Amino acid sequence: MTEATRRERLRAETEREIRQAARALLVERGRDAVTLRAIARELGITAPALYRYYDSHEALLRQLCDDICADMATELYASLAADTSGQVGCQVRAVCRSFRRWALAHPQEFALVFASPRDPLGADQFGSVFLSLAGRLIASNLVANHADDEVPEVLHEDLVRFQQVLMDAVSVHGVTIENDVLNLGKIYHVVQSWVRLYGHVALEVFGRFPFAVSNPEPMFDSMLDQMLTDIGFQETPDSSGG
Amino acid sequence: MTEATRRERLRAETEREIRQAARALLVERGRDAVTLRAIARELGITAPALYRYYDSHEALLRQLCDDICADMATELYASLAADTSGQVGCQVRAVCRSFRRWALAHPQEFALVFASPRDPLGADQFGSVFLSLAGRLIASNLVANHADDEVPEVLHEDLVRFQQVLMDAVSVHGVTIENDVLNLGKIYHVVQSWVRLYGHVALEVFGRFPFAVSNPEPMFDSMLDQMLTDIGFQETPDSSGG
DNA sequence: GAACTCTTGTAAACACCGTTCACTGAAACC
DNA sequence: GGTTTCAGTGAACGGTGTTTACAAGAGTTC
Repeated sequence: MTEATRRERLRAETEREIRQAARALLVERGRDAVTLRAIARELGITAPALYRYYDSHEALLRQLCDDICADMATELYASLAADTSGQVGCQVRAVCRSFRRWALAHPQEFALVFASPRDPLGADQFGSVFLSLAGRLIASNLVANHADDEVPEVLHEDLVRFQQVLMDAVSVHGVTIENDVLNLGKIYHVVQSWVRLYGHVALEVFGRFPFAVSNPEPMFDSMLDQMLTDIGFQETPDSSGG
Repeated sequence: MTEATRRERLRAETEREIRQAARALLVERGRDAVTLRAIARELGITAPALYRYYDSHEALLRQLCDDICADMATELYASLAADTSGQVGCQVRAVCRSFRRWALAHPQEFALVFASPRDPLGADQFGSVFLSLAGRLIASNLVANHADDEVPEVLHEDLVRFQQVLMDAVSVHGVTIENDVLNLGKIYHVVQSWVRLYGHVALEVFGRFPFAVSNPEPMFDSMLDQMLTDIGFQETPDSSGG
């Protein structure tokens, strides 16, 4: 079973500790505190030893981003699994609320992953839960049919590309969608929903609303309701008839 | 006229050069390059001399934020002044487009000011142009009357506070608004517009759309149209009948 | 104009940072 | 047992923010 040699086991363990220490430093003392020397100090080794595991400080930060994305995805999936209603609308609400809660609880991680002018993000981890959920939402046929010609033609090319991304994301979970169900109008509304979800969460995390918000949660819920309404979602939010 | 003594003039000049050097470093080489020693090197002085002007590196960064906000506000006001249509709808579009253009042209500045988990921003500079424009938009009576009871009651307290902020922002420009014109429904929609504007711009600057967008500009314009429609704006976008 | 204070700069030092390099010693392999 | 592989060390280099003691010019007072 344990094909791993002693040395390999130790190496894996050390790498785990490095990631853990880096994460703790980010959470507790901010991005600038994630320092090779601080990590090494935490492990009781010297800084150059870390170069046996990562090419550079930057590479380590990239790994940290991936870890954060993976953890966030796990949390979002958990909140999805915890929803027993079977109603897509409830699932969408659950995941969006979970995203907001995660971002507020992990502002440093959120800033690093979602608000850095860096490389376009190893999105493999990040998007999958959103994408598959968005795909399922659309496939559920509970979304109103938005005519394609509502969407400006210049956007078609990009939206078709996103359509493919969505279909790939869903097909990973064994579901296939007919092309005509996933029309451009719906896809456009999914993008607009992401704009609003991200916008609200980022503004709240960074405190950039134009006034002091004492009750952000109901404001978020209200935005969520409006979002689902605008997307043409036809499920009754509170009834259990499904 | 020049009450300033020679020493005061020199000091002011040096401070100007410090800010200028800091700004150039941020733009050309990123946040982490804005270093006391690098700034000093640029001015041909030594790093400790900067402590005669700023208490710390962090204080200098704060000043930098303020400068950025002021410059951005200048640019937004310029684009507002450049609009000769006299139509509020065109002005809103002009300012929103200007905000997007500025953010894309100054990603480092945008990240520093709008996407840092820091203190709540010396918003004096930042918001004023948005706020006064939002106030005027509402006061123009071109926005549909949204009934107050559309807005969940838990939000009323916060929105009333924002109402006051808006009225203050507009009154600085010598305009006063009757209380009933600036109703909570409208105010709520202004907040939602900021969510969408900020969301789109930040996603574009940080490259966090869930797919590669080759044509972001028409997507932004489309979002802007939708935003103005949702806010109940009743001015025809292209006619000049006013 | 001399004596004085205030201000703006300096150089040296401290502790920290990322990174490189020559090295050691133990694990793994043949 | 001899050899190779490799995680770790210590010293070093140039960079950072910050503090300290000190110099020298600007402005002020007599």
